[in-house]
Parts: sequence; structure tokens; C-alpha cells
Amino acid sequence: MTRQVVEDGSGRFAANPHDHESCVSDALARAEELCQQRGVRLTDLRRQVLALIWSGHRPLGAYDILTKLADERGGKAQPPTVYRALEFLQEQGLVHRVQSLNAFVGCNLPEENHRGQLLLCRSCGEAAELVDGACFEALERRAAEAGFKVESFVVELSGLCPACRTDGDEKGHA
Amino acid sequence: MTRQVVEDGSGRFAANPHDHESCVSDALARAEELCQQRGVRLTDLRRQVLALIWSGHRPLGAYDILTKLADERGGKAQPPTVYRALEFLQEQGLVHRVQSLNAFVGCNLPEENHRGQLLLCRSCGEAAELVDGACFEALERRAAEAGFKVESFVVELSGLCPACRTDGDEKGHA
DNA sequence: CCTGGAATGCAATAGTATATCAATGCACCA
DNA sequence: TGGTGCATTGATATACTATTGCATTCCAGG
Repeated sequence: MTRQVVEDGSGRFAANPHDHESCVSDALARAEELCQQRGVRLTDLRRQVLALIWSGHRPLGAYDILTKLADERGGKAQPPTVYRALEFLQEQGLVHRVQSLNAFVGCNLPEENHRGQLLLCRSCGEAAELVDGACFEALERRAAEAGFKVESFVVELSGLCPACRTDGDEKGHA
Repeated sequence: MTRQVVEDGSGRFAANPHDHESCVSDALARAEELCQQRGVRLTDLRRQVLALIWSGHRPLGAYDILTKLADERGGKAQPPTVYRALEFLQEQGLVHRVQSLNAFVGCNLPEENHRGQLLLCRSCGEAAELVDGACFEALERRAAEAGFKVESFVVELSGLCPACRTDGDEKGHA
């Protein structure tokens, strides 16, 4: 079984032309499996929200999701519906909250209870995930020296993804 | 000139009993000097907001600041007033925005255009700042390998500060 | 069945942030 | 001195983000 993984913790961005449908179905399949294993319920609603989040590789706001959800259902959905689904998905590690954008993005590594570093392109809005344990360990050690006990990390890097950087260069040479 | 520095980039938390007045006046004096040097205007309003932020070592929400500001002025202040002041103070490196709390905290190292790592105590709400260039360099290098150009960092660690950790232990032994 | 907890629906409201335009202040220069 | 132009502040409205509380439905286990 060869699986096309476009976000794998290497910080690689989804190449623009990729088989995105398999991206989505893949994420959903793994979510299904994971929830099964954990004995939690991936309900229709939660699956639907997860699918919406995976509709692209850029973080979506809760109200973006809300709108799309309402569309798919014929015009009715309330904020708590979305926020509750998001809460569940976060608990299961299936999505990350992006603090600096007030938005949510799918996570491709839900199995590991990792703390991801996010790379956020300020130009195209796409996100990629980096996993570097060494960085966290260093931070944790440094915090411990100050007597601080770390419980959760937020690491978000904003900048330009490879594609947008190139575009910018070209424009710059005009 | 010996100056009492309670936040110095070491991640040390302000000891509960410290001369906080000198903390505030110190921060204000340096802000004054810095703005002078840079040829930007630290107006009354901005100074007032900065002082409010420095009224403690825990991040304040914009609307907390707004309320206090209104108090000090006799009942009138609007959100944009506060947000504009905050924007200025951020640009000058005098305050940091805390993304994971939607709040703002004073920065004691405005001279260096550093990207601080914040330690946030979930119990008492106090914040301390860590400055570890190595961590940023590592992240930057890692991102660069993926072709990503980092422009700004958000690193926020939530957990328990030394004091609250001790309290927790004591309670735990009950 | 039927029952108890989880999940969802629904209405209201709380909390955070920005857009827009008018009025004022201040540095600079003629 | 007085004007000119830009930065700053005031004021109103509105957009965007998130939560509370309670009613209803669903569903696994007894």
C-alpha cells in the first residue's frame, strides 16, 4: 500500500498539483481507524467537519467551516455545532488550532501525540507541519532551568512557502 | 546604576514580592528613551496604555485595558483607541501579543529586536520571557530545508510557574 | 424496551478586532 | 507668524470569534 503523503512533518508544502482527493480520503480513513481504536465516535457531523477542513491545505476559520457546513445542509448550522466538532477533533489530534490565525488545519500525524510546529505562508495561506522533537526538548530544558513546567507548546512560523517565495523573487526582478 | 530586572529573557518569573513600582517606571523610562532615539512619538495615550500593561506581569486583554483606561479618564474610551496604541507599542517592541490568550504583555527587552519565547502560567496567569536564539536558529534552518522563509515566530509555552508548581505539589500531598 | 450519558439543535450573548470618517494636534517650512 | 500636510485621536458602527445554557435526539448497554 503506497500512500501519497503530502504533509509528513518534514515541513514540505503540498505541491500545487497533487492528488488532493486521495489526501482527503486518506485523512478520513485514518481518522476512522483511529477513532475506532480509541473507542470514540467519529459521527457524521464530525466527519463532515473534518472533510471540510481537509478541503484544502490552508487553515480555515470556524465561521468558514460554519458557512460551508450550512451550504451542505441547506442553510442551517450554529456556531456551537462547529466548535464542538472542532473540540473533539483537536482532542483526537486530527486537527490543530492555529493560534495566530484563529483557524484550524488538518493534521496528518494524528497517531503520534505530537506537538507540531506550523509553517504558515502569509502569501498563499497554505500551512505545512514540521516535527522537530529536538527543538521542543531544548525549550523544555530551558524552561525547566527557570523552574517552569511546560504542559503545552505553540510554535507557529509565518513567512513564505517555496512557491510564493519564488513568485516574489520574480516580481522583485521586474 | 543598578537596575532591578525581574524579566530578563532568562525565563525567570517576577518574584511575588518585588519592587514593582520600579519595574513600571523602569519600563516607561526605557520606552521613552527608545522612542526618542527612533524619532517616534510616545504620546500620553500610548504611555498610559503601556503603564496599564505593566501594572502587572500577567497578559492583559485589550478590553481589560480599555476598561482601565476608561476608568482613568472618567468613562470614555473606544476599542480602536486601545488597539491603535497596542499596534504602535508592538511595532516598537515594547509589548508582545500573546496569541494563545488574545492578550498583551510588556516586554523588557525592547532594544533588541528579539523574538521572545513566552512562558505562560495557566494557574496564576503570570508570564515570563525566554530568549534562546539557538532554538530559533534551529527552527529557521529546519524550515529552510523545506524551502520556507521564516519572517516571524510565535513560541508560547503554557504550564506552571515555579510558585504555582510548588503550590500544586503541596495540595497534591494533602 | 428503557435508561443514562453522549451528541446535537437552538437561541442568546459574550468577547475580540477592524473599517470608516471626522476632528485635532504637531512638526516643518515658507 | 501662519499655513500645510501628515500623524494621532475621537466617535460610531460593524465584523469576526467563541461560549453559555437548556431542550432534544441518539445510541450503547442492561
